[in-house]
Amino acid sequence: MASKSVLTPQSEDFPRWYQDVVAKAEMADNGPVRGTMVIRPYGYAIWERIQREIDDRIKLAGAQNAYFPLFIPESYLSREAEHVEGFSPELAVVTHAGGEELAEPIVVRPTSETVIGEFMAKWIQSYRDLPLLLNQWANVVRWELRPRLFLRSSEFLWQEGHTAHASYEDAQAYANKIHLEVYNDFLNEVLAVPTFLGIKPPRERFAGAINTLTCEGMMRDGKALQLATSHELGQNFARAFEIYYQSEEGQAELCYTTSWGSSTRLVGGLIMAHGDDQGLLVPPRLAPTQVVVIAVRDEPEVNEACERLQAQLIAQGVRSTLDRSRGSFGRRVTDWEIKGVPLRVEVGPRDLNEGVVSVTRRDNGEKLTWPLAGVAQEATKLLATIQRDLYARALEWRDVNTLDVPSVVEAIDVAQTGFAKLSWDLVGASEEAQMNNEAVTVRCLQRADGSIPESELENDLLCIVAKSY
RNA sequence: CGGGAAGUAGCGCAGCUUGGUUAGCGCGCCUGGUUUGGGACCAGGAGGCCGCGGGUUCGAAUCCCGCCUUCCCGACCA
Repeated sequence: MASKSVLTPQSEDFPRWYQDVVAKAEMADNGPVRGTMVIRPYGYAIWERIQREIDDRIKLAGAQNAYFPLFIPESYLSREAEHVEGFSPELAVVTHAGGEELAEPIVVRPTSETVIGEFMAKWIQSYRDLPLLLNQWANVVRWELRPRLFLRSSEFLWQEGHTAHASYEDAQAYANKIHLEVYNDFLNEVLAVPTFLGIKPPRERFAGAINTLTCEGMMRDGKALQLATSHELGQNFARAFEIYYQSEEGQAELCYTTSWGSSTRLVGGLIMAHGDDQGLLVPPRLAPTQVVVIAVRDEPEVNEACERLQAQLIAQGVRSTLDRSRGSFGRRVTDWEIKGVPLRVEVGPRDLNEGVVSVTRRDNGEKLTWPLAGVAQEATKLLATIQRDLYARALEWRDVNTLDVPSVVEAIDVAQTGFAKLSWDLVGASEEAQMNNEAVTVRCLQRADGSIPESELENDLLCIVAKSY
């Protein structure tokens, strides 16, 4: 029964474990160019589920999808000083095309504030055109010095929202809405990852933003992962791209813009937030396959029973895969465990004689026996339970590994294995440098009650510091 | 981009120090058979520009130089 583990244990070498999971669960491969990534069907199926859930929420928040070009004139980037300064080190620039050197180099988009700003300026005439709420699903390129599959690749897939508003308050409220109703809701309810919500300290802000909201998650090794961010851009980009509108009073007014994004990094977050030594562990609400039905024997009665069962599951709205492959039973089981499918239903002659199926939970290994007739209903119920349990387990892990500390020195110590929470007043420029020397960074700022401050200048703020991906 | 390690079959590795016949092993893969309720077994088989380029040499997986890629630790970042 105790089979030799097919993955490097987390406790032995976490980064190695991560790579093993990515490879053995058939999620992704490295591309031929450094830092590029081939997303394999199973990894892409998970990404499609993420897309679907986030896209639904974005649309509920009122934004519409559009598509802007991959190529951006280099001159656009330079129009916003901080923006170009922040992004120029990681730009890929096209200098030749059509067999000739280009008059103006073309940048491969690292993000689309600039092109979209240009078109917002064109499309917005009156206050009646506001707010303008856009989103696009696209690939972007940021030349990375230290790539890692899903977490940091030179090309990655993401969603970037861009909005324009008539007032500062409107823009701020919308960035906040996306932060809570799109990202945090998705992360908590679907990805089953508890988050710390807060604002970034000035040095961690998006290049060109006046404020950045972040969702920070804790991975199984105690490191932090920034899962999604929403930026208030103030009037910085509106000024650079002349995004004006005519007010009710007939005055020309500058817009306030926001942008917000989440990427294929979420797949990396999924792996590291829930995975164990047996492999990936996908929360039921996210899982492309929620239930795998395994035909224990390749016999007509078994196959027919499996097909009927799967039809019932699908009719019940359960995403289900039927595994009728040959080969040893143990091997098939292990393969599905590595892929993290939440529930495994085994159907064999012995079960059929008794009119039951054998069920195993991926998250805790618990084995159950269900009457064949009630599988679809039971599965639906149990999937909901697993979803809750995964969140609870992640929340407990996070809370146990998040400690209040009274000093920067202790914060650095705690951040070796988890998160440290301390007074933001204790962190001046030299203290932040001291932490950064130890690879510890300020992940976010919060109020004492955990709520989100409007600015880093509020009194009595706390900061959460950690090592991060 | 700096410091370290490494690239030999799909994956994991040995061989390299001390250059010398047909470059090995485990897993996986293919064929046939026996199996099948937790990574099965037997027999047979396929699969290698030994990362790429150059050099030394009668002869290079092995020695030298350059480059590329991967991993770890930093700086940069979703």
